[in-house]
Amino acid sequence: MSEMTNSYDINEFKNPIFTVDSVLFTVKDDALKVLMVKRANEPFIGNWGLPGGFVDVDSDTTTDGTALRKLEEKTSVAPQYLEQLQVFSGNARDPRGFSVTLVYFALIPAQEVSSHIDTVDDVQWIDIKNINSLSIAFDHKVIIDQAKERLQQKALYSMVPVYCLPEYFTVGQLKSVIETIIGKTIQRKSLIRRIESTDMFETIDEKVKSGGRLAQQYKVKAGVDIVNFERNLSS
Amino acid sequence: MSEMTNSYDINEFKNPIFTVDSVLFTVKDDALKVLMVKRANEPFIGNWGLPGGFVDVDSDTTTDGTALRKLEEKTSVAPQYLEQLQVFSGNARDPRGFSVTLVYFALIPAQEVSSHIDTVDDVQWIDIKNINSLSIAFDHKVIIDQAKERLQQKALYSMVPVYCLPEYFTVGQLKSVIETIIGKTIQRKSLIRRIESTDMFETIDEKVKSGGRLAQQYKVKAGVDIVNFERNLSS
DNA sequence: AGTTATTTGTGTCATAAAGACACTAAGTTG
DNA sequence: CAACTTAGTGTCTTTATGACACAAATAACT
Repeated sequence: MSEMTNSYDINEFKNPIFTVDSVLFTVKDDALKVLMVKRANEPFIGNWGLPGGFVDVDSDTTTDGTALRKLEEKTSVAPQYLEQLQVFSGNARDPRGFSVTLVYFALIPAQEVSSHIDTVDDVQWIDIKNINSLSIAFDHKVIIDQAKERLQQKALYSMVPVYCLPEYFTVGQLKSVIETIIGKTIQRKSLIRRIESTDMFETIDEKVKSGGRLAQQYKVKAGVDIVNFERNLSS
Repeated sequence: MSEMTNSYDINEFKNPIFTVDSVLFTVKDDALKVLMVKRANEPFIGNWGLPGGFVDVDSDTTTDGTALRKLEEKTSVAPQYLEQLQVFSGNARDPRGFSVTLVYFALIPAQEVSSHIDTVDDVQWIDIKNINSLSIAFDHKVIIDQAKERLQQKALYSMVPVYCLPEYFTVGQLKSVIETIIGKTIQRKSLIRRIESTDMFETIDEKVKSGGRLAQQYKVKAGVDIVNFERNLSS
């Protein structure tokens, strides 16, 4: 059973190295991008790695707090969406010994961070398609791949992709974001049916230009949870 | 970025307490049950807790290994199915300080362990319906609830419940297991359609008694992965 | 041996949500 | 004002599941 010692002694067990990392996605210029940080220290100095770090047991109340704190250090804002992806562990993934990394999966609208990112040169949005041609630290390439698959799955049965969009958005924008995430086109009609069948969104009175007919704007209702549909989009 | 120190020093950071626990389910006597262990030590001595413990960085190669090792200590066999559920963390869930628990979610056929469990009195299958009337350690009650919900969801869009059944099983048995997991009845016909549409199972020549007409037996094909369906059962 | 109850398995129509796609609406550009 | 573009609707098709009657095979009982 867990935590079974009478008095916990930090030296009684060789503790694994425990860190929290995040895969923060956005959609920008019709491409799916991940926030990566250029490593300033060993190991893997100079390589790109995921934003993250150690838990601060004095200031963090949970590991969610750790993930948020580390992301805010790099982007200056909190992501719109944050959930646990998975733990990656092993005695071979870090040269310093057995390590455990709790990885979060997060989404944010591109324009909420772009201005801040342009001012530093060790933080960057990397196009998911270019990941394989870069030097990536640890097993972060595998981690990003897992996160991408999760995101693609979620895009088929939920509305998570809205968290890559600004407060007000149109059906066309949402359709485009979903399509760049899953790499396929979807039916506009199907998307509209879903928007209307959930109770997640409210319509905005004022419409917006889009190159043709004015488009209806939507926003996510305050305090609503993400809705899961009973079946996947497929087209 | 993660793991950023030049030379890792165990004392440089106050490390959280890290443990691995498992929620091992089975279906027995038409009820969903969880394997619980009576705690022999503080904190929560005498309460029921989930099987688990610390990583042994010398013998475990990953946290999956930790989960399996701890489960085998209690059941003497490996579960049929094992996947990560979620990390539970915080500075309030363990009286000894900030703690992180990686929880696995596992399935096993009841008869594979029952004989072993009957010989000890600190390990027991607890009916999920009785959890609330027992003294449960830490936040394990919440954890079990999350695991139950995940299992119920998975039962709607995958065949995971087969891992609660012996090698050879019938449609009737699988239907019954699914129904006790999700707490609703399902259509036999829908289940058969799913069994036949995936390539997960093979039929066994010899049929088996069941109180009426002899029933076709199935088994999971060797080396196949779990299949996910595009939509949920609902009825 | 025959009747009844029980469980297994099939046939088939209804339902619900998505796909396909034409068509209309309302803007912009030249 | 014609041509183009994007937004939104109407509606028929497709697909997997739900519902449920019915047939098949076996046990139990008289």
